[in-house]
Amino acid sequence: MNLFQHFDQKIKKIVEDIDIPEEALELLSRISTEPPRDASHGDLATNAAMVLAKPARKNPREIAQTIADELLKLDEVDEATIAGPGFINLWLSSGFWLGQMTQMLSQGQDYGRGLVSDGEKVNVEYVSANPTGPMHVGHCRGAVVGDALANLLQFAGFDVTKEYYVNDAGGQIDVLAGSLYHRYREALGEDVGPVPEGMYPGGYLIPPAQKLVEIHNDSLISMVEAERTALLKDFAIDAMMDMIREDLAALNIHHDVFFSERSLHALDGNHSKIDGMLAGLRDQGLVYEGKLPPPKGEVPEDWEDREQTLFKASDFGDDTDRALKKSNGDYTYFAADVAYFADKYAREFKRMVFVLGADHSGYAKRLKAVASAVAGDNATLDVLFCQLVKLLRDGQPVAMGKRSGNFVTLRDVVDEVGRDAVRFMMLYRKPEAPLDFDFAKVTEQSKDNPVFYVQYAHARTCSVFRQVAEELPDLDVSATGLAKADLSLLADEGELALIKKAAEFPRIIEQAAKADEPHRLAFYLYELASELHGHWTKGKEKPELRFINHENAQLTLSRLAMLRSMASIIASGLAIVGADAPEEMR
RNA sequence: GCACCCGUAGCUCAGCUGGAUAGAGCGCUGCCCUCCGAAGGCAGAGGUCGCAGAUUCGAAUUCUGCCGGGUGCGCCA
Repeated sequence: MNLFQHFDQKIKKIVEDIDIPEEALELLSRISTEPPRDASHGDLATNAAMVLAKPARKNPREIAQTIADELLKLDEVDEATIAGPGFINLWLSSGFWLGQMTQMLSQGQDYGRGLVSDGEKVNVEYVSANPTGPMHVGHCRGAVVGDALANLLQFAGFDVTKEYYVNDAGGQIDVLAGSLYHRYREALGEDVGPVPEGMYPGGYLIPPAQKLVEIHNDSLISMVEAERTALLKDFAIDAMMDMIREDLAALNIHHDVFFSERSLHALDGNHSKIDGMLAGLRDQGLVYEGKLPPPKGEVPEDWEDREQTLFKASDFGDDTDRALKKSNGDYTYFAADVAYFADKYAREFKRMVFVLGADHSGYAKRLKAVASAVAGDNATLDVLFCQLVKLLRDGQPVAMGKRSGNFVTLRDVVDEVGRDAVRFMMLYRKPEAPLDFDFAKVTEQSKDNPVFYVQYAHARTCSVFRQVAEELPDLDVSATGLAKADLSLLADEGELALIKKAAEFPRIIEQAAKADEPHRLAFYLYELASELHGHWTKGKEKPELRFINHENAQLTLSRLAMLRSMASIIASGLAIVGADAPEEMR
């Protein structure tokens, strides 16, 4: 429970005891207790009186007074005032805040951990780039958002599985195998000419082709085609996935599960998982043979009005029913997706999150339809969309034509600006808003660059400890030493402001986790860093505020305890973001 | 034509799921280093929250209709 919920409950308890009509009790959930936007309105504000005014048929300010009087009886509350239309503003005692400080200090990196869930199983699926080449920069954002979200949920107490859906079935893999075969013959010294139209032209297939020659020599040439194709596919997919895993590792991303689409098509006896799944849905009347109306607007040239196997997605909020089989009889990608969802559900995930690119936005409704059809209310599925990233160099858009050689790989970007910068910047915007990514800005070492600004705040606190080791070598700044600090010496306004900001951390974690919005954490870290930099600089004008005080060891110790907590929270936050908390920035 | 997303300071964006006088950064104006990291900080100017209605004690936030921008639209994955 975060501190706001702590008071929320106390307030609700008080409300239940005062004289209000029974039916008003239903409104209790609308009572909220939050930090006010303006610090002059105290530490906490509640709307309780305004919520209750109408059913109680009383003046909100009158009810507010009753509640405020009760709240004042609490030790933790210094002052309670009524403001505006009936807000109750609370000022909490310094003893309360120092209690928070004590928690931060003793819990360290566990402060704020595990508050949302008690180990509920969550599946976060992200990246899932096709295994047909290296990752390009367009995959970057979804990869980072998904990974940070997974970290966040984990921190919040969920049992998280990070999952990658490998699209290793379908036509693209045939093309991939063909492209590899071309490179293979090339590696054998055949004069094969340029890569044919329609195949993957990238040079990244050359090393795998050479490896193939090393292992199999020229034996593939004489193989029967079916056998050769199967071998090429397996080999190509493995090679591409190895490459992708390396790309992801460069971004500090490591999935727990790589789920193969092919495994859904694979026959076990006469039936694949997809067969089984669809048979079940057919029994429920959700799969049928029928015709689909042509799309409105521009009808595709090769539109063919035919009877096909359909899933009744429209029963579950989708715009139309969805095809499960192609005209050649193969299952569609969507059919595999139905079976894939069923598989996740069978693995007992209660909450599933997909992180997709904006170009898949049309897919959300049918995925949710599948979820409702298969799992009903027993599991929730959230789809997160990441808008496109616009790359800028010196303020000018970087051209990224589809023509080969002109696409920017994820590796290029990470190598140029660094993993931490990429990760932080991808989170420094809500995902559904487009993002400009300026190479120049994210490598800048100044406050214009939020990555740097936050890391710098952490490095500065470490710098103080280095200084202490030199100037006051006898001071015990170990965890046990700091635990003995007399926190009541932290009486300065700026120090209390810092503690209050830090005490918001658990609440930020909760809200971000509940809303699937890791970006909130990035913004919070920036705010906390700002508070820290501000207080730091005050020590320039007022030397008595400096963290290290040579005349007063006790005071120094208490300030160092505070600093240690700040550093610890920043480090926790950066770990979720997926960036380092450096001890120095030189 | 339909669906999804976005529209907040000159620019880039937050805005805590309906709260009080809408906030940051950049840019602009003016300040602060003998001093724990100035790679920083402080102050000022800058707004009909795209437009119009609706809901209520209260709307940037919810609903409806427009306007503007982006993305997508059987069988690809």
